[in-house]
Amino acid sequence: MTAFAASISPDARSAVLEEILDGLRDKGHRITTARRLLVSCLLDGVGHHTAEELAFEVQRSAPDVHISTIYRNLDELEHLGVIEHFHLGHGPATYQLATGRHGHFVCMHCDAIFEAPDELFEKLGKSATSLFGFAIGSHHFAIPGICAPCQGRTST
Amino acid sequence: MTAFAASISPDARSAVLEEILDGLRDKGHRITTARRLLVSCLLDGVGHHTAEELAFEVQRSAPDVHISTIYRNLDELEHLGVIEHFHLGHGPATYQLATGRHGHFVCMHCDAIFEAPDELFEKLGKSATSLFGFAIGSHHFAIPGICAPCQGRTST
DNA sequence: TTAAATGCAAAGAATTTGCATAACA
DNA sequence: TGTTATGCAAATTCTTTGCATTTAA
Repeated sequence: MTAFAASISPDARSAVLEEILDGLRDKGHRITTARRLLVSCLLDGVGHHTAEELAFEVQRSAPDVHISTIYRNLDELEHLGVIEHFHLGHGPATYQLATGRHGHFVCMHCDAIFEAPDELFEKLGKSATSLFGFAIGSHHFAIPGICAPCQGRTST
Repeated sequence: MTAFAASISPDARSAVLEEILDGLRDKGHRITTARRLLVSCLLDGVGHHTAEELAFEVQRSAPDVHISTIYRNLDELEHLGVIEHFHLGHGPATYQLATGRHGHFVCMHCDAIFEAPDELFEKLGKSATSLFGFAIGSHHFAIPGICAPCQGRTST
């Protein structure tokens, strides 16, 4: 559906923005300043953002927007399927535009993030099904490990 | 190393307990009531336990043991490699005796837990390495999905 | 006897909620 | 005009920390 908006033309970007906002309107939601700014920030910033980072960004344009409003809107956008949140570690959740199903590898040393295409999980999913009848739902939590550069460094 | 202590003979169980306590002593740690009880509870209860559950259990024998003592001891036991903690969902962490490397599948509907042998992750690990040079470290976070019985029930 | 461990209270981080007010539609 | 959404403060949940006191070795 909604694709990455990173490095697309300003026109296309604002088309995507309006498309998302229309979706909200269609479902009876109102387009408020906070809402518009939040979606806009999510479109602009590639990758993962915590609620706090998004609040900071939104507040550059609208200083009074409260973090609780950010959380409420993130919830709503997630219910609508516009965004997704992931847990990349022990800290706060991170949010990003909903793209195709994918997982995350996160370096335990330097926090580098690698997006893992869903196909990598195919075998695992099949095993889960045949062993337990379990159907993997999402890759909501990251898989921790060590990235290549950090493997090189003498481990502390 | 330390194997599952579930349904082993009382003698073997207390041998494992003493072995763990000796390990603590060897590293200069003291054997306190709280410590002994906590390890004992971890040995008795199969599976996953939150700090709160463990505190409750320990407090049946020693009501004054504070949850902060539980957390401190869990930390210490984890550093010593006796136990591990996992995140099975959005709630509190769960602790269990360190056994072989394994992952977890958790049902999003009924919270059923399935222990996933490390071999299931082999292909995924190889892909991570060849794609990103990334080495999967642990299966610290569970993989959410739907268990067989819940797949049967009409989804809400 | 003395360093390590504890209990308690308080702080901390991340997130949620209640409620009166503001502002979309 | 009637909800829906907001701002603010306060509450929640899980975990950590500071500190004076206790206790194992």
